[in-house]
Amino acid sequence: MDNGFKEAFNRFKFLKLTDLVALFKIATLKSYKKGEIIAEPGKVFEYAFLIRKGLIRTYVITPEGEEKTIRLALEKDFTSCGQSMLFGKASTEYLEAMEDCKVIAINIQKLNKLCEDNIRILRLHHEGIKEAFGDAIERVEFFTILTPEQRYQRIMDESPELIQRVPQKFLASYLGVTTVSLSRIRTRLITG
Amino acid sequence: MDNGFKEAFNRFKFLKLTDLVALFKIATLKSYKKGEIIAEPGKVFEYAFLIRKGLIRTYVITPEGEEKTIRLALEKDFTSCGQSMLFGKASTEYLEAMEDCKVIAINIQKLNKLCEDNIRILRLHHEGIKEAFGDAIERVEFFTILTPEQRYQRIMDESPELIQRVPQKFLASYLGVTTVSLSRIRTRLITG
DNA sequence: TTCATTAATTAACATATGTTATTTCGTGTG
DNA sequence: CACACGAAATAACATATGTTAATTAATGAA
Repeated sequence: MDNGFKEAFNRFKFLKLTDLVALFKIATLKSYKKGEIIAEPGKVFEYAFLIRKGLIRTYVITPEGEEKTIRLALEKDFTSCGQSMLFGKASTEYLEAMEDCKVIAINIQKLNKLCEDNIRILRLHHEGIKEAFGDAIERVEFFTILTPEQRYQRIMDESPELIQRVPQKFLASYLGVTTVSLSRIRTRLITG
Repeated sequence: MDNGFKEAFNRFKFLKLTDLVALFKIATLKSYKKGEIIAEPGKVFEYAFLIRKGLIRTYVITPEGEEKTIRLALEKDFTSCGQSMLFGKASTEYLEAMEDCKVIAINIQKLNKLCEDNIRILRLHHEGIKEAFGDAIERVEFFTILTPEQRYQRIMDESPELIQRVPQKFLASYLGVTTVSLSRIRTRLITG
């Protein structure tokens, strides 16, 4: 058992060795090439990912045919399709590897099964959901409180990596603006 | 034991009678008058609310001194301060009763204590968090995908109650616009 | 290296929103 | 019932964004 599997769960101190073994049995290491589509709407997505390397974009396509980036997840983040992860329903979102990726993929159905009679694994699941939920709340405030320009500045301050690693095309809708507007925001911030 | 306490947890079929008793012991019924401030930034908020009657608004005050409505929760919804609920930290948000309210208030610290060795109560907690998380994901998509006008239409279609019960002053920032802009959106939708 | 393709920038114009101020409306209180 | 207060609507203007199109820059494949 390794490949960084153990380190990935190190911070959950309450897990016993037997729990790690149980988790190991329902987990697989998966790799995706840059550009690969990992999940798509209409299908139940079976996995929760813990990203070991790379960057995964969640997006939807609107009725008007526009791609909108909903989430961006990188190393150490959990990610999945919301509806599948939470309620076992068909996804409404796409997942796409923005870089070559390596992830620990945990089968959600099997995880839920384990959670039925293993309170520590349920607690692990619970902690993971709480972290992702916290991010979602912050993101709601991000949209409610900040202007597009302030949003870009916040990303520059708090997740500068994203600006390096994510093409502006995708960052734009992540900030809730068009690519043209993002480009203008950038020149405005540079020139003063 | 009553006052709608039991009905409130009816839908969680996996709970035993002893669990309901344990929950009852850490829960209190609270009432708030319209306009009352229930929680504020800087203080750890101790409760998770299950709303039995009324409407609770979550808001923040920006550095510019503007009030921004982050969430609106009504009957059957869970609500609390995100940071306190999830991580036991000081709140960053205000909670305010928009109407006279009756809630079941569960002490978070005691709930977490119960969750340590009662897997069914942890599961209840887990389900509650998942529901709220699902709402947060939808709300992120709401902002990412829709224009302000489309957002108002979505509220009209999916939560018309909110339009009846929440003054436009508060709805505006909930939609991410000013009161003036919301007023214009309304006349635009009425006249065509 | 060259070429083709996509991404990003810039430009020009239309439009929605923000801002400030004024007016109208509605509510609740005395 | 009248009045005062806050909410909502309206107006006028400034500004940021959206849209479409053209240009430049960057990227990847042959």
